[in-house]
Amino acid sequence: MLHTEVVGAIRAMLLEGEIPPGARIPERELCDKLQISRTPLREALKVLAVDGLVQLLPNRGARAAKLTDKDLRDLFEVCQGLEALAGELACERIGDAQVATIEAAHIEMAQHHREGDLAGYYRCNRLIHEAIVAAADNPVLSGLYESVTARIRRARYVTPMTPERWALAMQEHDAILNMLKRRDGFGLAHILHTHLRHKREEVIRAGFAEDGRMSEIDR
Amino acid sequence: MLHTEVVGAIRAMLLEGEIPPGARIPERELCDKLQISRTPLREALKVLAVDGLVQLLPNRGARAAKLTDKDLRDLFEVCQGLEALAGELACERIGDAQVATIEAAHIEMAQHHREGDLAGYYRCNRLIHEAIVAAADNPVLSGLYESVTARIRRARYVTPMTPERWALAMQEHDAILNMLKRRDGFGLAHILHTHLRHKREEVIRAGFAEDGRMSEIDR
DNA sequence: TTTGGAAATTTTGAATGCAAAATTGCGATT
DNA sequence: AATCGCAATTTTGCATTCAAAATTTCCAAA
Repeated sequence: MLHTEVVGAIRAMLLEGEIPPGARIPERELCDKLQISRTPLREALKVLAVDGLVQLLPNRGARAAKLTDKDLRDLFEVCQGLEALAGELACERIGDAQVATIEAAHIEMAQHHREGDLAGYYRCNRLIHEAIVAAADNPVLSGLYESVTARIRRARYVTPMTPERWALAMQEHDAILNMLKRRDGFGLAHILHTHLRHKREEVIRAGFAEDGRMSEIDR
Repeated sequence: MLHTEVVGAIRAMLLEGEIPPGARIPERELCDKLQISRTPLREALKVLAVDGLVQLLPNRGARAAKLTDKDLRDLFEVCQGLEALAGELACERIGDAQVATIEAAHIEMAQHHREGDLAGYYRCNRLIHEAIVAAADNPVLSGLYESVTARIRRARYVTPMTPERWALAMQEHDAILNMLKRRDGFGLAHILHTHLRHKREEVIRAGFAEDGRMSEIDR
C-alpha cells in the first residue's frame, strides 16, 4: 500500500517541521527522497491538502501550510468544541477501567507537575485528552480530532507555561477527573471547553504563529 | 483545474445518490463518463476517501460509502458539537444585519410550517443553520461542518416529521432566534445541541441507514 | 549597471504504458 | 449437475511520457 505510506511519511515530515512551514515542496526532490514516482506522491499531496497540511497552488506546486494566528485561533476553537463533545459522550459511555487508566495518568501527571517536568507532564496530558476522545466511541469524532490536533500539536505541547498557568491547568485537570468519575457530561464538557480556551490564549500570547514576514523566495 | 472539478463532479454523484451507496466505482467507466484519464480520477477518489464519501479497498477499487446506523449516530453527534460551537462563537461575532437575515429566514420558515410546506421549511431551515455557522467566522469549523453535514444531508432534509415533532422543532427554532438576538452563546449552544439530538433520534427512528442486507454482488 | 524580453530549462498536470493482483470463464473431474 | 482448478481477461497500482505552464537564463539595449 504505497500510497498510504507516502501520506504518512510526508505528514510526519510536515508535523516534525522537517519540511518547514511555508516551504515549497518540489515534487521531484521528494520523489527522489522517498524513492517513488510522481503519481503516488501527487496523490498524497492532494490528500494532505484536504486536511490542511499542504497548500496546493494551481500550476505552481505545493507548499507546506503555515499556521497564522487566525489559523491557530480557529483550530483551537474547533478543538474546544470537539473535546467538549467528547467529554460529554465519554461520560455516557466510559467504563470504570478506562476511568482508572485516566486516573493513573492523572496521578503521574500531577507528580510531573510537582517535579517541574514539563515534557513528562505534557506526555500524560496528551494521553488523558486522547483517552477521553477515545472513550466517546465515535470514529468520526476521533478522526476529526486527530486531524485538528495534529496541526496544533507543536503549539500545544511545546509552549512553556508560567507557574501560575501550570497550576491552574492542574486544577482544571483535577476538575476534569472529578467530572469524569461522576459521569457529569455537562460539567466535563464545560471544564474541557474552558481548559482549552485557556490553552489557546496562552499559545497565542506566546506568539507561536508561523506567519512571520515572508522572505522573497517564499512567495 | 481538472482535478478540483472531478472531485466536485463525483461528490455530487455520490450525494445525489447517482452512484448508490455501497456500489462499486469502476475507474474505467467513470473515466469514460467524465471524459478524463485515470490519473485525475484516482486522485479525486483518494481525496473523497479522506472525507469518508468513498471507501478504498486495496487492489480492489473504490466503492461509495454506506451510512450505517452507527455512522449516522456518529455524524449527527459531531454535527451537534460543531453547531453548538458555532452558535457560541456566532453570538460573540454576529452583526445585527446577519441576525436580521436569519430572522427573515425564520419568519419565512414559520410560514412554511403553518402551510405544511416541508420542502420550503427545510430550505429555510438549512439557510438558518448555515448562517449561524458562517457567523462563527471560523473557516476550519465551516469546512468540517460542510463535510459532515454533506454526508447526512439527505437524511436530515428528507426524513418526514410528525406534526408534533415539527411543532417542537419550530419551538426550538423560536428559542434559537431568541438566544441569537440576546447574544446568549451558552444558551444557543445548548438549544442547538438539543435540537440536533432530536433530529438525530428522529432520523435514526425513521431507519434512514443505508446498511441493509447486502446482496452477493455488493461484496 | 540596470532593465526588458525572448529562448532555454524546469516543473506541473494529465495521458498512456506496464506489471501485478483480482476477477471471470471454461472445462475437467467427481 | 455441481465443484474445483487453471487459463484468459479485466482491473488496479505505479512508472513513464508528453504537452502546457511557469521559472530561469542570458543577452541586448537604454
